[in-house]
Amino acid sequence: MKLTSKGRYAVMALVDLAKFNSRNPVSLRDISLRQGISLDFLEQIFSKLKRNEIVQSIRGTQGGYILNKQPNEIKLANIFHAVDETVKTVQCKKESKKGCNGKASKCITHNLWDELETHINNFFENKSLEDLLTNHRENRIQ
Amino acid sequence: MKLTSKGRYAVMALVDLAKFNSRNPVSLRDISLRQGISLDFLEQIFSKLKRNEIVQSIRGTQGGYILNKQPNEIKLANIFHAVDETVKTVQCKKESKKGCNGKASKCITHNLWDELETHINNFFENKSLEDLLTNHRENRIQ
DNA sequence: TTTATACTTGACTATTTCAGTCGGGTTTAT
DNA sequence: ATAAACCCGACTGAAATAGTCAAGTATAAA
Repeated sequence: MKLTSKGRYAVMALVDLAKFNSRNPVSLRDISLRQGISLDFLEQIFSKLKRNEIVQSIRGTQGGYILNKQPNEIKLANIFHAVDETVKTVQCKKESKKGCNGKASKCITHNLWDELETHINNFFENKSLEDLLTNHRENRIQ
Repeated sequence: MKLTSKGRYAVMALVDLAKFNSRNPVSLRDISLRQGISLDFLEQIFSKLKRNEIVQSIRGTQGGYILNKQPNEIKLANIFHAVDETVKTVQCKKESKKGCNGKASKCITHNLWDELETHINNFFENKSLEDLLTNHRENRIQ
C-alpha cells in the first residue's frame, strides 16, 4: 500500500503556503525551492487545487497563490480528493473480474476493503491543515 | 493510495484455506480455481506465508497447505507483513532526499505519515482471519 | 510600453512497480 | 513409475508514477 507523491507534495505545499500566507501571495517558485519539489510538478498540483477551490491564484509579477479558506476549514480529505488521490483498496469492484461481480455474491474480502477505506477516510476527514501547522510549530527546533 | 493484489490475494487465499481446512491439506490449484488467482502467483505468495509460519506445507500428491495457527490467532497485520505489503507513506524517509533528512529537522508532514501508518496498522492488528470468516458466513446467501 | 515574473495548459517521457509468466526443479502417495 | 503438488528464481508486458518540456497568457513594475 502506498501513497503517491502527488498527494504528499500537495499537503507539504499547502502547509508551506499556510505558513507564509500572511498577506501576500506565495509563488510556486518559492515553495519549490523551500520544499524541494519540481516547479513543473507543483504547477500540475496547484492547477487541481485551484479547480477544487482550495487555493486562489493571482497572476502576473508578484503573483502566486493564497488559501481560499481558513486552514482549519481545509481537511486533508479535501486535499487528497482534489489531486485525485483516492484510497483504492477494492480492486474486486472492477467490472468483469472474477471473485466479486462474476458471482452473485461479493468476494470473500469485499467488506474488509470497504471497512478499511472508511477507516482511512475518517483519518483524513478529521485532520485539517490547521492541525498540521500546530503540530509543526510545536515540534520544530529552529 | 492503493493496496496491491499480493496482499489482497493473500487474504482471500487464507480465508479460502481456513474454510476448507477441516482435515486435509488444501492445494493451491483448488484455491486458484475457486478464487480466480493465478497458480504461479499463489505459489509466490504461499512461499512467503510459509516462511513467516502462517501456513505449513505438505508436499507430494494429495499435498497442499494447512494453517499453522488458529484463525483467531492470525491477524491481518501478520499476513500483510508476510507478503511484504507495507504502508509506505513516508517516502521522505528515503536517504538523500530533500525535505527530511537533508535538513536537520523532519519535513513538515513527517509526523502525519507516521500517524497514518499507526492508524492503518491498528486496523490490521485488530482484525483476524476468524473475523473475516464470521463476517463471510453471515453475509453469504448461497 | 517593455520586460520580467508568475500562472496556465497539454503533451510527452523515463523510471519504477505490479502482476503475472515461465522453466526448471524436488518430494511423495498411489 | 508417474502424476500431483510444492519449490525457486529469473524474466516480462503493462500500467502507473513522477516528473519534463514547450508554448502560451496575464499583470505589476520600471
